[in-house]
Amino acid sequence: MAGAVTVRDVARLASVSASTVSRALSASELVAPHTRDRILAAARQLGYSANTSARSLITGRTSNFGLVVPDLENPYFASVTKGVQSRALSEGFAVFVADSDEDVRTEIELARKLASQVDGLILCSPRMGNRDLAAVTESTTVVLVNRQLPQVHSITVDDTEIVRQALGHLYALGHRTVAYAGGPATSWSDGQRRNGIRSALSDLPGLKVAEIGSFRPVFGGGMSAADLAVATGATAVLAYNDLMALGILSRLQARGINVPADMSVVGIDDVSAATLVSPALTTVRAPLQKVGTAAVDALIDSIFPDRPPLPPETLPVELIVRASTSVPSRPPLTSREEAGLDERSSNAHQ
Amino acid sequence: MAGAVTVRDVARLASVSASTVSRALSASELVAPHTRDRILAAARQLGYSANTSARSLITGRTSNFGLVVPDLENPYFASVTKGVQSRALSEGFAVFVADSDEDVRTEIELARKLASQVDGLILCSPRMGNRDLAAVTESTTVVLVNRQLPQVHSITVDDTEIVRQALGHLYALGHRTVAYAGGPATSWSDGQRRNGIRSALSDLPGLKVAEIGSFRPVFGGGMSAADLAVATGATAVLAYNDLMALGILSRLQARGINVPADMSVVGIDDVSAATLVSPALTTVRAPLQKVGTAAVDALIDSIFPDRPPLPPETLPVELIVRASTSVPSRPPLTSREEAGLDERSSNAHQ
DNA sequence: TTGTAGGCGTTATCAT
DNA sequence: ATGATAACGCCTACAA
Repeated sequence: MAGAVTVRDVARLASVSASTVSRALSASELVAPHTRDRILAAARQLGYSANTSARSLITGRTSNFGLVVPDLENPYFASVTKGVQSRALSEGFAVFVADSDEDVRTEIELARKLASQVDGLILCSPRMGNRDLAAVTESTTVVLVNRQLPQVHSITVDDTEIVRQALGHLYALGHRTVAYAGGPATSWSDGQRRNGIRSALSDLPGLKVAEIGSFRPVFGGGMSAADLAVATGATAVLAYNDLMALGILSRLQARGINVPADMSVVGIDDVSAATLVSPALTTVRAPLQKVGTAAVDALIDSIFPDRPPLPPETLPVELIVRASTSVPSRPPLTSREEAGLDERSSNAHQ
Repeated sequence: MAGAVTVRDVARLASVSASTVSRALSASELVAPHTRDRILAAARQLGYSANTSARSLITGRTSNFGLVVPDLENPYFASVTKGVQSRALSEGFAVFVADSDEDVRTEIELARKLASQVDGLILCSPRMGNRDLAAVTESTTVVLVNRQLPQVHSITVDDTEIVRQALGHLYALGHRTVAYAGGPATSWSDGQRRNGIRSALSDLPGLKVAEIGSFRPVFGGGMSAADLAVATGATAVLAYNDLMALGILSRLQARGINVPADMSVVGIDDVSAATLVSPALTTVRAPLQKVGTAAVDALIDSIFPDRPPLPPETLPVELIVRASTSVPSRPPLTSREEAGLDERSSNAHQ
């Protein structure tokens, strides 16, 4: 049994009333220093700690946050979670963490369930529709990560810039046909990146980007994407994230396709595994933990409206060049450029 | 604002009393089917959901669990967390997750803070002393992961068997001097593994194990350990976990030491990154998510004493042979066997 | 089967 | 500066 000791016990021991005990523990300057000390001593002696249920019942606040992520085993979300964690704890909040397993139904259910017992909710890369998202927004304060919605505070990385840097790098090396292995179709970030591709194309004359489809944002998804990328005749492939890029690397090696000589590979995020493989993965680094801490800051600012609200935040990114990219030293492995793949003529406007 | 709608609102709409509403939502068979339907309809219409603070104030239960892990970015703990998550949610519990950042003080503080607002606490690889641990155990129901303490339910992997399989594998390949790169000195598992080494030695005549010290259980710790391992003259190294093994692999390659020709490397856990590197890492697989689900099951069983309590559980492990181990085809890189390193003569009893 | 009444532990309001 | 009292929303005897 945890807190069998209540304010009344402390009050009795300190020979004061329950209200005074309560004050001494919160607005401590409203109580005489002498009695305050006596109360604190009594509380410590009895091992008193306030019952959070009773407190939040009357205050209407829980000092808890909720965090919903698609997959804790994805190192991207693990890092964001860690960032959320550390900042929330240092600000006095505990964090419910929920893993939706990339499933929209689960995600909605978790968000709803948590909303009722937190002061605010961080939804990380939510896949649910705008309608469901709006419903959650009605029920509690929400901060979105990797997604934007009018009127809702959000933390995003600069997806346009990610694509610009990745494609710019490959273009500078001499690549002119690049495959894009996309993430989940319901991912807002993926949409942003596809937009980013279109806008980057106008700065990179002669570049062709073949969008080869949507894949699960994990290692296995990358393995599926690899063969399609090869079939487009591309000399390089940009993946939705590092995990997919690692899967692509693995599949290419299994097929005896040399990276980077035959095919360059670029990932996104710079998760720690990116440096473990050989060749090491060229990637665009996103500030993972910082995404989490920024989300907590935004949440706290939304909850306490006295401070001026922060503007939506878009965090900077950084290209990290490693060994998985080089000049396209050999001709494309295939020239099936007319194949029935989803090769949108992305350079139509040139 | 979330739950502005209370039982009384639902009661009014359904033309019944508040208590009937309460009953309809919990012990639904105590209320007439007809009124029950009316109440449920009213509740749904108003979007009612019970205030968890008020409920737990009176019931004394929160339907929340707490989980404390040393490092969420460590894929081992990420997987355990995911397992805890999924099982807890399917049993109707939400989970507070806290990351101690491998720090004992933080860990103690987190455990104490969470203990007051949960029905049970899962402490994963806790580093705190037995005394502090016992204190936490007093304040709430606890299940330990990767540690044992009398009277406290615990889930562990079979550390003795891990070591036996790893050393047995290396021994069979012909290795006779193996370095052990240990984990944190305060880690219970590390202690178990060192015990396991001693017991394994009696089955493996002629084997020598050099314990080269305690390292941080992450990539960087492995890099530090690598040079010490080489200096012992060992032809193989067993690491406390996969992350360290990957760091060792990386450092050996940087030094131009070939794995497995010059040095075999074995990890523990089989985290997903183990297959990404080349050579792929030989490791002893632990059932990561299952550790988490088993911990939740144990917690639930401890909380509801009506069911027969489960015995402490030790989960099985499995050797996974990959490319990072082979026969010791070349002589040791060094023969400084008398060097001042922490080379306990582990085979003293032979 | 349903309603009434009381209390869980805390904080807020009001009075002293 | 401190104390008495009420109220937060719910559950659970007990009464009807």
